[in-house]
Amino acid sequence: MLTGSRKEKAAGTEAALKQAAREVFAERGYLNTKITDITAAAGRATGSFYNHFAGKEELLEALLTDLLAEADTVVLEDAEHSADFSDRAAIRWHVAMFWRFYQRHLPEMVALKQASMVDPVLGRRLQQLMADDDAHLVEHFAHLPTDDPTLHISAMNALMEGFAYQWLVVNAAAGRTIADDEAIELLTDLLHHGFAGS
Amino acid sequence: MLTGSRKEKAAGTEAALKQAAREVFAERGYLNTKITDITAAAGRATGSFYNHFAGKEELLEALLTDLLAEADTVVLEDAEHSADFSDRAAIRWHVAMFWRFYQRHLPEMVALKQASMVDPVLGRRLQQLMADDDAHLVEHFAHLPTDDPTLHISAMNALMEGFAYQWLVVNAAAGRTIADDEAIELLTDLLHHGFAGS
DNA sequence: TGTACATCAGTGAACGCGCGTTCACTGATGTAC
DNA sequence: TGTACATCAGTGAACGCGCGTTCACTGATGTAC
Repeated sequence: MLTGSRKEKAAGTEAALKQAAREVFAERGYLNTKITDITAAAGRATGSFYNHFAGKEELLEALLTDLLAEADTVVLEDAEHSADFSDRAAIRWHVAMFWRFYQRHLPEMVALKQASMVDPVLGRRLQQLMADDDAHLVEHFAHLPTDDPTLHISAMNALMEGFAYQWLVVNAAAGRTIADDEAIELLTDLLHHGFAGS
Repeated sequence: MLTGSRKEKAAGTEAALKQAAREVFAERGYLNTKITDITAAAGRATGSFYNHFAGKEELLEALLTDLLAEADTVVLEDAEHSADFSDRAAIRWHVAMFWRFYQRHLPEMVALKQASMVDPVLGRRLQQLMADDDAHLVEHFAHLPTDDPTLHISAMNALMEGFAYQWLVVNAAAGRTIADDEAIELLTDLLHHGFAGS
């Protein structure tokens, strides 16, 4: 081929580094991961890393970009859901979406959580991204007796994220698992009745 | 005085280091804190630190010990509360206890969270401590229609901890605050109705 | 009570390890003519 | 098509910074007699 062979090689290495990073992030966490851990897992030399990323954080940003792109497409193609949170099915749909997304992107979720605890700048950027998402949720509370939906959204996020982290990361690492349906049903019940009665 | 002057001086320095650590942990987090940050905040020389602690983690363990001691006394002296979680007041009491404890020990809470994300050994120890606490909560669910209280306890912890972290740490750092009563009422309502309807 | 010595808390400069980052080099791919 | 040169992805040893940790020293407190 005329052009592409070199670019393809570079793209392949970059993809390998990202995939290796996901694996090693999942294994020992973002903060405990050294550059050489990533390159070793990717089967490349140390110096190769810097042909593609300025540092570990820039690689994380690249993973975040991929994440957001996927999140957008997922939400769009699966958008036929009720927007009324007094409807149990509407809540369940959101919970299930979150749960499966968290599962699918466990390495990124853990990495972003760790990174944002240490880097205030990244932390604020993520907060901003979440705030945009939350804005879409406000209308879901139109049929519910609440004066400030943002507080409920904040509680909903805290519950889902904390529960997912506890079971998919902490407990899973100790061999304690939970069935997906059980988790989704529990969270749905809690939020459905909790919101309705407030 | 005969003896004590030297011991008192040492005890004073140790206390100063612990207090300085709390301040600087709250300010920039546990993982971002260097030993010299702590000694500088305490107004001592660098080397003095190692007269009292083998390292940053051992200092954190000392703070944890203090924390657990206080937690025990608080629970004991304030123990006249209903153990029935179908009673709204019983839930509110637990939520309020947690909320205020988290506020009072913000530096330790943040430090322990950060440290346990990076150090699996400490993480498991904390899980064990929490499990002991959770055992006391199981009986609270006797009057509620639930087959597995531990799941509900896990969800309750995820919600309270996540919500407290979001508002008392993340949002507070950005100048967004929440009134204590508002937080406690919201969490109580959510759990009260959420548990009752499950 | 006084003197000589021992012990200890505190000091801060210096050391050294770990790891992020660089850079001269290699071999392969692309380009010019 | 062939040759000479340019460009680029990849390599890994070496460099150097940051920070945890040490250690010889000081001055003060405790002990022995």
